[in-house]
Amino acid sequence: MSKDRIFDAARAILDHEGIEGLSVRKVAARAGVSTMAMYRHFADKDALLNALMDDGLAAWEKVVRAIRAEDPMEWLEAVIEAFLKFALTQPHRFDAAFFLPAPEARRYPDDFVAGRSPVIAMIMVRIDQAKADGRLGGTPAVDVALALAGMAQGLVSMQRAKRFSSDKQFRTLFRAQLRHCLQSFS
Amino acid sequence: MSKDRIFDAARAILDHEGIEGLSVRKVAARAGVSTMAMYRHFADKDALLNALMDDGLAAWEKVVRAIRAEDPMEWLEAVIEAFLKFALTQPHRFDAAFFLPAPEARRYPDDFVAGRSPVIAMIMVRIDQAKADGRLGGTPAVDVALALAGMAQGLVSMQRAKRFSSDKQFRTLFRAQLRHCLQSFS
DNA sequence: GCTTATGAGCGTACGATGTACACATGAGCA
DNA sequence: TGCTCATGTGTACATCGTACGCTCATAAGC
Repeated sequence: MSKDRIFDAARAILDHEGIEGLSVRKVAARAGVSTMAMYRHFADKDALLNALMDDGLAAWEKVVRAIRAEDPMEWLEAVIEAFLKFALTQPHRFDAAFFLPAPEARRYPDDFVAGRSPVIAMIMVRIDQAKADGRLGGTPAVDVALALAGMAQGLVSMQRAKRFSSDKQFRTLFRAQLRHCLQSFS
Repeated sequence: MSKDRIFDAARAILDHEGIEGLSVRKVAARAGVSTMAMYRHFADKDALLNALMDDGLAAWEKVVRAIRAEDPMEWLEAVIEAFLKFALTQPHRFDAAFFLPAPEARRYPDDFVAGRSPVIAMIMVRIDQAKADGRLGGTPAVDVALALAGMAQGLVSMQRAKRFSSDKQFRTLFRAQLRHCLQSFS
């Protein structure tokens, strides 16, 4: 379908030029279609961006599902490492997934748990496993998950705002901070 | 000077309409000056935004300097509370200060310490005081400061991306997480 | 005093952007 | 044959950042 062609073009442009560089005209040209054709399939540019956000989150979920570590703590550390890799190797798709404003429909209605993404659910399962093994303390899994997600997002956000001088420095600090954050709950 | 008039107009528009709503034309109109007059005083729009970032950071520094708590741990908690208040009551100025990309000149050259903002320096002094009192463990002050800053920035970034359903929920989670983060170093 | 250089401001114009609107085309069905 | 509906097009408009060249007042150098 032509909707797919338009979306694929958008994703290609996102990957190469980032959210800033993505214009409706460029997407249409790349899809070999008129500028206004996009509006037949997406309400407006924001709707297209939301689709890219979904796509980015799906890609992230796939990455997490591919992690094979048995031990829950090892699994959690692998997720941290995967998040770092995702942010550094696919920065634009990462931006779309984690920094774009979420549409009303996918806000968290009551608290951080409800309506949460599958990835957070998986993380909470592993946290509970680790707690059952006595490797993590009594803090509710939600709070641990939020701490990890918050710290990770914060450091990446700082890196995006050019608050570090190099990727190498960022990588080192990210690993150290996340590791400490996780261990602070044990 | 007319540079000040232009800058004041920019700050007023930032406060009312946010970074998205700030256009050169609007600024000029508000300053009662032609559109191109801005370019006599700022190289381009980014230079104006950088000036707004400086202004926001200066405002934040002033807030922190006004904190009067004697006890270092109380002082640190007051900073956390002030950060939350700043983010919620002056969201656009906060955006300019903490989410705008920093120009090359003010990146952190070697590590997170060097070239750091006065506020981080003040925070590190208090952390060291708390360590001297035996209220915080042996983790270097830089790492503690980065943890606090990272967690705070991450949670605010999530709230900006509409990841929470209400300010109230955000406020509660923010306080709990930051408090835990600080205590995890003691 | 006269000339000239400098700095501030202005008006116009260009290309890019998001998108409203009216229209064309063609497939499925009555 | 005529109707509806989904899909796509082309034109047009407002808004954006900003390049370019002009005016004009003030200050410096002779």
